Amino acid sequence: MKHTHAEENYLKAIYMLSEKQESLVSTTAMADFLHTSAASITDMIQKLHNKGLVIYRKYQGVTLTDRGKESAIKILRKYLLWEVFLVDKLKFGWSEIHEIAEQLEHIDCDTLIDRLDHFLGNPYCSPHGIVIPNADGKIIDKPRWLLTDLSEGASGIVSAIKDDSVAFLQYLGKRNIYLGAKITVIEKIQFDGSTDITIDNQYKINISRKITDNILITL
Amino acid sequence: MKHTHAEENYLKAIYMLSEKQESLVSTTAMADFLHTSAASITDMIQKLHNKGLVIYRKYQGVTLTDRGKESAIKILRKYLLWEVFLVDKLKFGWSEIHEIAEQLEHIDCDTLIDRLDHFLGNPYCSPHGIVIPNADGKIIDKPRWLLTDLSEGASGIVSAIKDDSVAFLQYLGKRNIYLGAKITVIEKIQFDGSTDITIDNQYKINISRKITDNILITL
DNA sequence: AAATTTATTTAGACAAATCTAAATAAATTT
DNA sequence: AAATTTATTTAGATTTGTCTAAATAAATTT
Ligand SMILES: [Mn+2]
Ligand SMILES: [Mn+2]
Ligand SMILES: [Mn+2]
Ligand SMILES: [Mn+2]
Repeated sequence: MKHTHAEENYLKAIYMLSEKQESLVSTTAMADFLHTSAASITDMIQKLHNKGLVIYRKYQGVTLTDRGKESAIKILRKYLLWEVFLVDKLKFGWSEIHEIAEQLEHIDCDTLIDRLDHFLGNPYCSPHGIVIPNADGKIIDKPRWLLTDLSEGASGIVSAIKDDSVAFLQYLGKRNIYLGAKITVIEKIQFDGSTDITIDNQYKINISRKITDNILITL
Repeated sequence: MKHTHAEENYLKAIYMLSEKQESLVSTTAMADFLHTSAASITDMIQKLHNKGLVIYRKYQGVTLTDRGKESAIKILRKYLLWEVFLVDKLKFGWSEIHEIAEQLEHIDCDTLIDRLDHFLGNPYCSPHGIVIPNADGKIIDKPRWLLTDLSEGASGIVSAIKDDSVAFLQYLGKRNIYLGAKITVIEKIQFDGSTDITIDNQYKINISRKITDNILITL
């Protein structure tokens, strides 16, 4: 099934708002999220209902059908992978990527996203730490730790960054730390809380507690 | 000035068709190129005329104004850089990229394309050999020759291909001829107009006049 | 030169996505 | 419980981009 840009935005929005709460998604929540009028939301929701993508109960709210959810997850996957691309490859700061990925998510090509996924090293989650659905639409929750909490000898993959600032992203770039990099904890220095690590079993560096507190690791 | 997707497609189309011929671009040529009805073309051309992006003379045809040309070149730059990305980074074949780049060219972000340009190593031309306008919209033309016109002993770099049919691209792939390959003319055969060449000082092959007529060389 | 064919424009319609203003339902306050 | 406020829907309008069918202009053939 192919959707228009607007339909895709609505489907993804419903999905994301549904994740945050149990109940049906309200018209105003949608209007707020998408910066459109409540009237427009009602309009589109009714269209999506007629297409079997959502279940809509007047004055109650909306929820995704299985088909709608499947579509929403595909769009979210595209959105998140493009975010990884923008941060990891083009060195954008966090604040700038949302608007661009919001456009890129609509690019329609069967093979493009899977190639992008591979090119990016099959990242586990977006720069914001949101888990990226796999090509089958499955969302696999791996446990995650702060790099701070890894013990000596342990290793894992950099999967998200908690700090937004350009300064931090630049620091990471300079130290060859990127999403998908393999980090091994060599030694934890008691005195100042810093950690000796290797990146991709190659570069050995020491990073401070402030750094390890802002890096999320999966196995 | 910001344009809609459709406007951008029209502007780029007029630019590309204008490059191939001296005279005004006709309605049918546009309709053919964009796979839309002649009536739709006339409609949109009139809108673009009212916005000062094209000069349109009824029944005669259309040409870009300076403002229109500036916009068209920006879109073309985006289109070509995304093509490089798709081939160079995501390993798409030349035949698959057109449709995707046709979508990606509409992504709107001031900094995105310049970062992409840098990420790709500031390529001189697209996979099809079309020169990529720089960030200022300047198109710097290096001199190029048909491979046919190189004399014996001369060598140069494959920088463009005049025929982008799948058949020709497949032929080139099979013979290890690619953009950036170094070709040296070993001998020009008078009898049938064919040429003996080496590719990257490695493979020695004979190619026909029809082939050399479709390969452009820079030094 | 007239007839015919081809190219182009105009007219009228339509779908998609949005808006504002008015109507109505639901929730909250008094 | 009634009044008021808030949320939601409906009605009507607008913009964008497209189409088909009919009208007209330009080019070509007879
Ligand atoms: Mn985001
Ligand atoms: Mn979007
Ligand atoms: Mn192309
Ligand atoms: Mn396009």
